[in-house]
Amino acid sequence: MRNPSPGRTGRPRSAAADAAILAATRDALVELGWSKLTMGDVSARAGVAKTTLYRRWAGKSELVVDAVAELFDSLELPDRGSLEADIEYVVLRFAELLRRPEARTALMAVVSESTRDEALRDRIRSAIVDRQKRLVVLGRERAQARGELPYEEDEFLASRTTDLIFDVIAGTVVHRALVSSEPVDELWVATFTALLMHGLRGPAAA
Amino acid sequence: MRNPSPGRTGRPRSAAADAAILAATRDALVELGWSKLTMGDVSARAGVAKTTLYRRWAGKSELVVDAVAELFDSLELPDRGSLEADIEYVVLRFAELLRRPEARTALMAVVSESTRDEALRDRIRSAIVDRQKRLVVLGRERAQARGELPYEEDEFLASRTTDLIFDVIAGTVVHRALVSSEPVDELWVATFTALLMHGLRGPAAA
DNA sequence: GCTTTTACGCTACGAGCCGTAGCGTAACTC
DNA sequence: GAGTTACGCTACGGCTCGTAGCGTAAAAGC
Repeated sequence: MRNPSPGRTGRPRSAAADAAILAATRDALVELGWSKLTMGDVSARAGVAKTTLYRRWAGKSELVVDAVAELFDSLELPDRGSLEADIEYVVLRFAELLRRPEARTALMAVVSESTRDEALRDRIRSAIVDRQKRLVVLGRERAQARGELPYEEDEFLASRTTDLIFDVIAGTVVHRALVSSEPVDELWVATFTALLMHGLRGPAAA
Repeated sequence: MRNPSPGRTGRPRSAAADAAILAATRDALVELGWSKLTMGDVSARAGVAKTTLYRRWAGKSELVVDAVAELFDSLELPDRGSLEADIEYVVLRFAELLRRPEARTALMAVVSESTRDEALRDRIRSAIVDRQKRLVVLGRERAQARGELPYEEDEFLASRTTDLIFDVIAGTVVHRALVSSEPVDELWVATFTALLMHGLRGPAAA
């Protein structure tokens, strides 16, 4: 989805077409999965010419990243009163998202494609990863305000910690749900959260 | 890779062909990546007819799972003297494996395919996941013998804990390496291991 | 109004891969 | 030897790819 500079002449791109294409992409992911999804199929579902898709997206990967990114944007982190509750909440929400077939099949596929495509890697980072990292930052700030976690002076160290927490939470949940294919239920979440809480507070105690 | 019952009549399958095909598959993954790898290309590289591939593997996914599983089997866990050192060692080794292009591109791709294919899920589980879980079991037993971790009476709880540790380690490292695409260097590993150590010993301290 | 510019829909195309069928030959068991 | 299974090879219809070409639609500037 390239953004043609908005102060331009000529016929503008149809925003309705964008929405229809992304929705059609998600529908196709649900019905066909990543590997059987084709550009032609999506264009037909969206009621749009195939050439229009190629005018906006370089290929399947880019299209799917944008279609799935909209799903992940729905994640929120209301204040549940404690760090523990906040973590449990976001893990359950994330797992819920990963139960949706379009998210399951697409997420790993685009990550796989991105291993050989730096532009795609950047797109995933800006469209999905970095946007979700905000949840970790928010949860951490709240916990620090509550006195549950220590403030970290060094900004560099703080950002490293944020990245670590993000990778631990997102990575563990994805692995549990998609690789081990075991349920992310409340019991598991409680155990995982307990481990994480001890891990985060451990250094403070030392 | 179907195993025709070994006490059978007729011409046996060529073991050399198997090895050549799996090696050719890994070569093709390095050069082409998952999405551009084709069965025809692999058969040509292996010096084998395309039909032979289809006689042994149902498709690309199954073939690649077997080809990559051999890579993961190379992971070992020598006794480094402490739980901490054992964890750091295996994490670094695992990350090293994930730096290989054939592993990077294939692992996520087959997981993605497996979200719509239960047979493939089982194949991944038995060929890769379950086999690597042995490392966690081994490391845990050693740590318990050293007195670093408590023995868990309940067998059911013990297996839950094993699964959790496995998901945390494998998931976090994969996420760091492939999604965040940040280096898994010694500094990061030390920080991650510290978090994990506190997480594992936390409940014991309580 | 008119021109310019860009987006859109449609058709058609060569190229590549898919997965299978058919057939003759090779290798092993009894 | 006979029976059985694996292999190599060729050929095929069917699908998807990504692009080119062309006429039309919708905006901005005059």
